[in-house]
Amino acid sequence: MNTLDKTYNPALFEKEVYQNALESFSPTGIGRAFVILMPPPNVTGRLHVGHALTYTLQDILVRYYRQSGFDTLWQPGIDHAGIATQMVVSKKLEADGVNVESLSREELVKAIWKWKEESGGEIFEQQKALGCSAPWHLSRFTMDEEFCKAVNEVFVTLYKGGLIFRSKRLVNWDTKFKTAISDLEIQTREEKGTLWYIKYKILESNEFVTVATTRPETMFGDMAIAVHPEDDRYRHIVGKMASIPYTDRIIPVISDEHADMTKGTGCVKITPAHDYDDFAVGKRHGLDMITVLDEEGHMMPEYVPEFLKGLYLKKARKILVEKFKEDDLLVKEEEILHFVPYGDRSGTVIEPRLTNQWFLNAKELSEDAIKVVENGEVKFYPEKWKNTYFDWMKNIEPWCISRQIVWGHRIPAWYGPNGEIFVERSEEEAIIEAEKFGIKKDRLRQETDVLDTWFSSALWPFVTLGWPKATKELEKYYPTSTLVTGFDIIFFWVARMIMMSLYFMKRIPFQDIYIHALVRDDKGQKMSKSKGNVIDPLEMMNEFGTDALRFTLASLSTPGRDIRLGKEQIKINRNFITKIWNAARFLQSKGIFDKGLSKLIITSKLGNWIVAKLKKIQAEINQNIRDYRFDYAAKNIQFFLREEFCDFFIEALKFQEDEDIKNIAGSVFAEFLKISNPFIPFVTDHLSKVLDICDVLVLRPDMDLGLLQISEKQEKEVDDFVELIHNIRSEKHINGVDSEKYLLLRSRLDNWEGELKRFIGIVR
RNA sequence: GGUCGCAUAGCUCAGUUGGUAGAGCACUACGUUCACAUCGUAGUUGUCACAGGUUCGAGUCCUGUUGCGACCACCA
Repeated sequence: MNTLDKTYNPALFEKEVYQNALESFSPTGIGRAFVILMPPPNVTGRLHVGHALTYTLQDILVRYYRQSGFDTLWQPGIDHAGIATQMVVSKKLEADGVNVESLSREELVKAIWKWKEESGGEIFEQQKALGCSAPWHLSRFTMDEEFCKAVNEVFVTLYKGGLIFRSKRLVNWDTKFKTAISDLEIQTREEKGTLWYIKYKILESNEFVTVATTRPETMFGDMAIAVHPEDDRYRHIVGKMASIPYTDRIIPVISDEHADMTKGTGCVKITPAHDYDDFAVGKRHGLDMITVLDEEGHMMPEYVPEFLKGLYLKKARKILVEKFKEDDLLVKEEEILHFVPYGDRSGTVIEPRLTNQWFLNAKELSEDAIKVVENGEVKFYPEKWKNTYFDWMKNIEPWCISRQIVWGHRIPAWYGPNGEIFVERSEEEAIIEAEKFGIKKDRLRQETDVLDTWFSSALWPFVTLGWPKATKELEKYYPTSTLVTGFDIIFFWVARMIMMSLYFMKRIPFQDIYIHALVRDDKGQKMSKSKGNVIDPLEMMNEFGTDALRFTLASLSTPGRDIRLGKEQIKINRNFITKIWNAARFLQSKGIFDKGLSKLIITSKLGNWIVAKLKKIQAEINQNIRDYRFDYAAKNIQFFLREEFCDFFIEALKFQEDEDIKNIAGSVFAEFLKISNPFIPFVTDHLSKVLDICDVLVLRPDMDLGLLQISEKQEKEVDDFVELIHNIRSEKHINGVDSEKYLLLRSRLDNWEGELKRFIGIVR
């Protein structure tokens, strides 16, 4: 046993504590399982405060259950993060002077792998610094070989089961990354825009029909003008033809309920290839579709007048509007507020675009996924999130799972020369299938699209455990116990894991879903680089110690409420940890740990009291952790140590230094270290090692004290004594030592017999 | 437009089945007594957003209003 340093300096021991504990993070294979899937961070990720929160809460659960004798698996890993990673690496390559556009697919993929091997997964080290007690040797990467095989297996199974299909549809098109993205990857922002009222000439008449649009450049893809069937203003032109300005194309005026008499002029242009509603109208009326924007958002030549060809859509829009003005085709311009979709990664306006894509029929998968939440097999904490889940699930649309990028799982589909499609687990199998149709292997071309990153993430609960092989890990650790994550990925990830898991495993992937808060700054603002209000968890860990950050995050985790995190709060909690440190120093200075702790015997009211309080707080903390009330549990820890252990018990101890009470002090403190270890693992582990008192990682918290008999009567006596002392102090403060009441209260101390009376000194 | 949430001390927030409003920070006073001034002791601070209703009793349950936030939603 070494003497504790006078000051608490976490930097001196955190690394060592973590290294020494590493081995204990592996599942033991013995006992009931407790399993958490660590939400895999992006391979490009760097620890931000949101990560710090989610990993802290998970680590608390994992450490708690491990300590309680469960066979604990916290499954770590990282995600290949398709678009994000391709973007990061491409930028880096460009910065190094490489022309990414000129690289072949194979070259770019190779470059990204190289980057991944050299600099990917930096976040692992940061997770370790945070104290995450995960078995890192079991880490999975969504693009590792076995994972890729599993993804193919899933894709092929779903395709052959009729749940995946290829179709030419309108999708959300990102003109910056030149790929389709899913509905979820869009952020709509409200902004100012202009509504232009444009005249179309009606043929064989002198009339014009005016339509309003915010996107005039798409007019060259117009296939009709629609008016409401009951709109008397326009009844007479239904069935006539209108001409699209600057082109020789003419389009019919049709009658359709989609046209809203109260909006715009009541006439609406129908552009099926560039608008979701118009697409539906087009289908109803058997209209053709004409695409006028290319993959980068430039005007395509075929149907567009000469003066706009090849222009980027925004420029084309500007020139076109000028032209309208010149030619008196613009009736009016109106400033409006409207919602515009942006790509959440690219930040560019998303255009609906008609392309061939792969879709997953999520509707069919959603039915069971809804059921398991309805019947309580899968529970949300806080419960309100299940409404969010149902809302989305019950209105789910086909999921566009193909992406036109190179970094990801390439879709295992091969095309024959006449558009035949072979979806197989491998190229070899595709060749065999193709040959049955007389197609030679050199005529086969593999699909170039890759899968949406979330497609593979959705498989995380079972593929990490070895699926499709029937492994003993799957047997033991599936389904997992609790999923801890933020509300922002309920749709992206949680819902899809439930759907995929139910389909492939026939069982739920996890029982509980704990949805934690969003971390904001101390003024309630969302943290963002541009606002400069970002709190870097690594900096906080350096400045105040990792335990202080963890304890702060846990104690602020009130369910259903966002967290406002300021440096000040972390400092306050650092002070609390310093308090623990100093309590340890005091006990050590009393020689309490010198000969090790011996079996507990309660021989005094004071000893009975502190053990009773410890047992109570322990039971509360257990319950609170099981209820995911990390905030309560943190407050329990703080209350016990400060109010009960330090402020009364230790003070009283100073007046009753017999061996029994000293032994109780040591044992109670040791238990306290165990109980609080999941929250503040570094300082508790370090203290237990230096003082050589217990193994906080292994021993179950209640092992020593569980059987001790407590006298409630004696506990109450001490409670009364504590209260009396409080009253005496208060009276002394208000009315002074000469007041009658003070003297009266003071005289009551005489009623206390024996040992308690000896604490009289603490009244002073 | 739809859905969900939030409003309690100067600030940040607890308040689990209705039963005399709590904590931390801040502030005030005192205190360096054998762990700790990164501390201790004591103290001050409330129309529980507003208006109704249910009840013996409402911060808590119900209805409505206001303010704020989040998510979802066909860009005429």
